Amino acid sequence: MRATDIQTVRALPLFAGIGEAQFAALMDAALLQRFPAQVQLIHEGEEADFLHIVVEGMVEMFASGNGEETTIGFLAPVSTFILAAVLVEKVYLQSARTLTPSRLLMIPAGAVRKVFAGDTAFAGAVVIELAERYRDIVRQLKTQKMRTGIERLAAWLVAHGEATPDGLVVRIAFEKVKLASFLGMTRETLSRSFAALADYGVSVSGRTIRCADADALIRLARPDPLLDEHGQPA
Amino acid sequence: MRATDIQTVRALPLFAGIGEAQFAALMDAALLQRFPAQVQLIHEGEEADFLHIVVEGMVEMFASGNGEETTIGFLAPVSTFILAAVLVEKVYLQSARTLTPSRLLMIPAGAVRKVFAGDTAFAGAVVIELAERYRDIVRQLKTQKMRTGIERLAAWLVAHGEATPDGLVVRIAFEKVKLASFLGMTRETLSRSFAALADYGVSVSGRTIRCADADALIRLARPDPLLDEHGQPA
DNA sequence: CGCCGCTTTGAGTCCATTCAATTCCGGTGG
DNA sequence: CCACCGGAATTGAATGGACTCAAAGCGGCG
Repeated sequence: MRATDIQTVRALPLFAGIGEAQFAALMDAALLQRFPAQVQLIHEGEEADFLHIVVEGMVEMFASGNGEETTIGFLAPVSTFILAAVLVEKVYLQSARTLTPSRLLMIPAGAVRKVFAGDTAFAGAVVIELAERYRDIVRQLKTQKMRTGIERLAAWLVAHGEATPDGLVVRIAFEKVKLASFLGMTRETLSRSFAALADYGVSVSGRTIRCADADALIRLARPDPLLDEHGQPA
Repeated sequence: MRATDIQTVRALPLFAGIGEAQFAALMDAALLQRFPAQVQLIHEGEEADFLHIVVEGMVEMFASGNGEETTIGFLAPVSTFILAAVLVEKVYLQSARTLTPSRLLMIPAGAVRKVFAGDTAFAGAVVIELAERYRDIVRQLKTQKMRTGIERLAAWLVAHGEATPDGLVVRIAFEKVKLASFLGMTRETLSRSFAALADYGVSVSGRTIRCADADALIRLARPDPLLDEHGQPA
């Protein structure tokens, strides 16, 4: 494991205040591993054995049920995932797979729980992390129940767009069908939603979206600080 | 505050391992208050100032946005709520109101954070509580995205029914429109869904639901241990 | 007994999905 | 360099589910 990787991990809020010895204990127990794209890292229903951290690449969180699959979020470096399952020593509720070749740091669940019990600063950071994740999912649930499909798309564009001279530009880092699944619609509906947004100055070319009139989009999305702030997930 | 109330609160997993002095500190700072029905306790968007605990009565968690409202869960004694907002010192993402006359224990956010920092056992319990709540919301999101309206209703009935000689019996403790909102449908659709469940041996009389053939219902709900286990919310 | 709120039922509309077919795009091999 | 291939994305048509609007039951409470 490279020193620079350790540095980036150490810089995570989760490990910010943790003692040297405890951090070293975590890193000693941890594995750093490379995965190609499209590898399923976590199968929902299995025992949580590792706390995962995306160091490089992109990971999709999803859930499946009777043949269907729905995307719950996308993770870019550097973020942790499935912290909750590790802490309560229960099975994963979500699955995860790499979307691109990735490097993951995996810390054994037991080590996490041990350090948690012995390091107050780490315990505090874990709680903050967990609480923020909780709030992220609450936002997602609210968005799912209270906004229409087009509004969810508009909000996602606004949240992920980059301001440039000629308007908002969004680059989708994965297949559109994943975005559709995350937004809770089919790929066809997403396509039609993009078409409908043309009236609002949105043009699509491949995975790059340009929004000439960001304000119109924002108005459509009915942005809610309670829904859109932060925006850790996806 | 009555001694028996303190006992029930103390018996909560959240306070199980906490030291006497720390628990006393929390209780000293806490307020026990009665509220009539239909009182809004928490307004989303405001600063989190108290950790709330339902000691008696029933509380609805909900969220609103441009005139609409959606129910996120129902709380019966004894449960805590809005722990996450208290811990991260941010605004509430959900609102809460009493559905029936209730008694609430309210612990100032500062006291919670203080004891959290000083009592390892409490810190551990907070994390477990938080993690379980997180998992509850993940289940709710999955249910919302992966099951149809009727399936959500069937699953809710199965999860909340009581086994009796003549099948599953569910007593809805609040207005049906609240249940509809929780399940993510309109009251009309809920009514029609109940009608559709007649084919599965479900009969409705007022707020009491009887399910002659629980198995049929279970099959319809496509029960998923990952979705239905636990079932803290609602 | 009659009012009022909740619930149910009915009819019509809209939106999202499904199924099917076509187009677009990136990568490969000739 | 270009033609071809295959997966992804779009488009079209038809179906279906959920919603809105409207009106009629039902029940509780004064």
